[in-house]
Amino acid sequence: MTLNVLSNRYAVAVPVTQSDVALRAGVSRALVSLVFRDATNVSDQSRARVLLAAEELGYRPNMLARSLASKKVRTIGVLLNDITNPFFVSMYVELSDAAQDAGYDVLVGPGLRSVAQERTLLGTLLGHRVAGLILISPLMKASELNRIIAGYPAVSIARDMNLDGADFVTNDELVGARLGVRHLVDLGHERIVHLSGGFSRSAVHRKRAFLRAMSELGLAGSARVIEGDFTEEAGRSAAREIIRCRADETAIFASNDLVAVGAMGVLEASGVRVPEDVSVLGYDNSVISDLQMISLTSIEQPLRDFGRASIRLLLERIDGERDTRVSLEFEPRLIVRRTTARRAIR
Amino acid sequence: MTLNVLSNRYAVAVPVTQSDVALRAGVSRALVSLVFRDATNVSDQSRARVLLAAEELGYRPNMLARSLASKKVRTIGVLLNDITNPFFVSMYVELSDAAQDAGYDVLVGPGLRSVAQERTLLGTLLGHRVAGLILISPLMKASELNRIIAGYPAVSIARDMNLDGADFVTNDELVGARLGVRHLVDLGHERIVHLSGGFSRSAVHRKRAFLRAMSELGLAGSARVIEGDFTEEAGRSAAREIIRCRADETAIFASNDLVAVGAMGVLEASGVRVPEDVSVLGYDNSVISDLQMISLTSIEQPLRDFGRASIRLLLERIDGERDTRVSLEFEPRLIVRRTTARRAIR
DNA sequence: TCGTCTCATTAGCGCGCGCTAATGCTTCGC
DNA sequence: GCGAAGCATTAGCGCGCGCTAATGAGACGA
Repeated sequence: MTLNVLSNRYAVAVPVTQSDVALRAGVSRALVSLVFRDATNVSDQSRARVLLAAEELGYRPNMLARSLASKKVRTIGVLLNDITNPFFVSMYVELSDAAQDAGYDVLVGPGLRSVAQERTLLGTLLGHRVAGLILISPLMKASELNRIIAGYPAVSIARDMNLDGADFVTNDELVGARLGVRHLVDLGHERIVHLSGGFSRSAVHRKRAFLRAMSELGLAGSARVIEGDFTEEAGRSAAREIIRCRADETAIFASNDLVAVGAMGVLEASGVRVPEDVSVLGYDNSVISDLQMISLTSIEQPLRDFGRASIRLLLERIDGERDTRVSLEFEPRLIVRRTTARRAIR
Repeated sequence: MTLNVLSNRYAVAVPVTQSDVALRAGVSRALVSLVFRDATNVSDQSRARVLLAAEELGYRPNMLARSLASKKVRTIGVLLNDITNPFFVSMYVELSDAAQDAGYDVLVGPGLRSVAQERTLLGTLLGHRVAGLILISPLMKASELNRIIAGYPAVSIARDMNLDGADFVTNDELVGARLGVRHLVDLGHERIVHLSGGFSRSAVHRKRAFLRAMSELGLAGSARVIEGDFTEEAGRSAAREIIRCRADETAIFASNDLVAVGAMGVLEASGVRVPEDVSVLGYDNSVISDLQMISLTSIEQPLRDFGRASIRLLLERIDGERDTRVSLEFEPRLIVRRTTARRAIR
């Protein structure tokens, strides 16, 4: 590490208030307030003088004071658990974009899969009196969460819990599973193994959806599940298991892209070709699935829709336009790439 | 899209203030304030009664009012441009983590590589009177940026511009280039092509560092540069170029991992084996380089150090402990994986 | 010239909390 | 029993701005 001292001049920011602007413009403070609130009943002349003075002084309305006085906060709090998951981060990007369009700032509480931390973060967000909360895959028990966010406008994403205070946005797992299973079956596969994401709610839902989609096609008997979690290592481990016991499955339906990629890595290293010997299907359509070297067929979760819809639902509640609790399910899409192919006759 | 109405009960949050707590605890409002500021001179009995009342009412100090009154804001603003770059996002994660440890919240201004948007976001952050600014790879002209952030504590990451008001944190490009070049040369490579990230400052720096590292080893004559940008497509395009003109380079030093992966995809699709026929080296050591299917040798930028150092520098300035401008350069590390190998004799 | 009507402008309170000088209450020593 | 000393508590102003009732200034007709 190298440290260089570049100079020793530091200006200090001078806080400029409405009073300063009023003084310079030769009007009352309240008039400055009116101008910055775009109120009517201000002569063009006065308005111009105020704006000029503000520009000259570098004045910016103090959001803190404004929120305090108006009792309206233009900030949305996002609880993001966990931040190391690229899928959730992409979600956040969309959310932030949508919020910005609606004229709201976003205050993030980025967590690392710890309930205790989640508690702290929620406290911070509520301390800021955010206008509403977006909860991305929260870990906390529903009862506690309900108590904490009681009365706050809130939307929960990717976790369908009993939050009596929150609306809910997710993707339709059953549709996703059907898309994937049907695609594989259309390619001639029958024996399909699901690499489960473990015992979190979303993982369990995805697994159930897979099993149901299989049995809908009369393939309940040839469906198999290997438990794991949502990591690449879980995919690798599952692939080793598959190879070790000479499984006769010809297709893999992974619970997310990372798991799929992990499995592919081990398979190819062991001489099992994808998709010639075995087809692999991911979930999420995350950035890695689109890399040419990976080119993973995947189920796309409509992140953009999630983001837009969440903000919209939240604003409806913030503005009091709706007093019913609502859940939205978006349909995922199949993105076919190069890891799935017709089953080889062997 | 499916919409379900789940219920029609919505509680409304009742804002609880210090006065409410004071009333319930049977004390004055100021005493409640003292308790929540951990002041001395409060009897244990009073403290307990206040805390109990607060708990019962679900009171939380209002950060807005607190910041306004104390003139101290415990929020740091982060200008993040651009948010679609995973490298910058990882940086943000580290920053956010470090800030949290220091007891600060983080307000993000997530940009999409637009100067106009950057202006707006900075305005928002300053409107919130954040205690300090972290600028991740800002696009704006130095002169304008200087004017806007004048007097504000600020740290710039990954852009070594003339910001007289900001400290500066980056990785030592020359060290990184030397690590990469020396690694390849040690493996017997001499003719090395650099896939440049284009004409942004950091890309130009990286290119220059590459050329300098080459000439230090007496290989100036066998160094080549293909211009591009920081995307996967740029890597693909460069690889096509390399194949088309039957280039005799045996190693590729890409300006980042995404570019490297793009190049590898095209090379392998064209029958050029990595690393048997050509070695490929990335930069950043981002998540994708560690995927087993990719396993890209890369130069690791010490993100964690970046994050910690940035926050530390910023706090030093916020707390007025330092009035000199400072720049920090961290040394990157070489992470050897499977895309680089000894040059084949052909 | 005077009163009325209209509209731009202002005075002043409130938002929730930080902070300090002043107040009230104990306790103690002599 | 009295004053001093030590603490716990309170009253009250200020932070920067939103908001409304009240004020002032013109414009107009009679």
